[in-house]
Amino acid sequence: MKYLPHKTVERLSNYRRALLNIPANKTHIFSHELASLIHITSVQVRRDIMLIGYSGTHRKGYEIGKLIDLIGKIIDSNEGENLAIVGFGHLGKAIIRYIKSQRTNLSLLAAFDIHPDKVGRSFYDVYCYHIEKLTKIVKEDNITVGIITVPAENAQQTAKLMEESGIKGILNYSSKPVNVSEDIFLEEINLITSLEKVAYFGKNHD
Amino acid sequence: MKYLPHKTVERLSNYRRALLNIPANKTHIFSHELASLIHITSVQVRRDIMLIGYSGTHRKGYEIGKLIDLIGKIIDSNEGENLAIVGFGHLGKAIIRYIKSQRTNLSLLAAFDIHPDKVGRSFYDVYCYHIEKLTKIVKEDNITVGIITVPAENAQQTAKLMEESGIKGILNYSSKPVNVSEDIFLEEINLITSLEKVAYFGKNHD
DNA sequence: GGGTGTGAAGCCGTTCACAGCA
DNA sequence: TGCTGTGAACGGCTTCACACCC
Repeated sequence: MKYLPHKTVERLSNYRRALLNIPANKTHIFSHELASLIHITSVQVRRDIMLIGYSGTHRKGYEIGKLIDLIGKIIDSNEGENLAIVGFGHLGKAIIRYIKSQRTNLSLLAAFDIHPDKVGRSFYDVYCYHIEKLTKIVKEDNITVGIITVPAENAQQTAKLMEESGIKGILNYSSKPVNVSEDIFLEEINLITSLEKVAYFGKNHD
Repeated sequence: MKYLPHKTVERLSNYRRALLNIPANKTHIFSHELASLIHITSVQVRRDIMLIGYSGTHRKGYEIGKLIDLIGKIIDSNEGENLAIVGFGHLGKAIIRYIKSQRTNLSLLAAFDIHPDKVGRSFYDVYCYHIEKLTKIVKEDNITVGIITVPAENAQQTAKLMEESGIKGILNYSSKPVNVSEDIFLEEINLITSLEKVAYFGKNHD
């Protein structure tokens, strides 16, 4: 299948999370209902659903269970993807809890850190290994996505290590951008950027 | 001044962070240099700088200090903005450390939580008050931006409280979208969304 | 009437291509 | 020559407008 637009993929993720929170006794949902759950328009919902090749039934809307399954197949492959996180500090733990407390097909299999007081501990059943074990575990467990939450000064070497281990996608939460091969999908996220954006648009917001 | 495009504002934030990391003995920077620091094109840098009405000098590029100051004036107002964070857990602390360890004109003045074992503690000089003090402190300290890092089930009431306190912009990191008045600039961020996006685009990435 | 599905139009942001300048 | 500044073209995403269906 051809790649879907970036924005559509993001919304599909949001749709699924919203759908998973709907009580089981409700089986169908209208595009405008789903839209209002995540603050967008119903046309946009219908477009996205059209793009993934699903059809709703007239008068009843979309079948919630089917939609959840289909989105899962698209964004996590059929079998899900395996993740690893490097950096077992506050941000790392926040992300671990975030992942572990929401249903998703993604499996967070391991955490890594370099500090002796973190290595060997667990958080939400995720065990923290020494960083030198990364390559071995990534290969053995078929981990395809890596999350970086280490301090800025260690970000580049962490990314390099992930790249050498064969990871396919990297999410960098450290405060410094990293360079990796073109073959890897890289997403840079900086918490300050969103904050400054809100500060800017909050001023004199119409 | 007219609002700048969303994407430009995000990049301005990134430019400034990159510029602040440049050694003081380097006074000028070319558009292609700045571009490569954050993985974008030089044309885009020049466009953005054009939009904020700054001009570089030929053959020498842009004056780093001036550019930093100008970006600061635009995204944080002249005097900066004051922030508060609600939720003193791992994510809250991660954000506090993030803000406190990077130069920005934003001042994080207070944290809030409802749990007795968190109230009264400090982290990076940010004191955690009981949530019931929020309205009073927001008004007294002229806090304009609020960050939500509470569990999903408390997100909506937190947003409502912020709205009633007169906050202008809200950044919601809880895993559930909130509803607020149209007058408030709201940014919803879900860590799972970025992760699923990387999982999707990491697969078969060209 | 109240929903879905979708071609076409519109909008926004990026990139091209090149003028202008030191 | 090597950079900045920018009109114009392009491309991707969103919205309009409406056909269709129960």
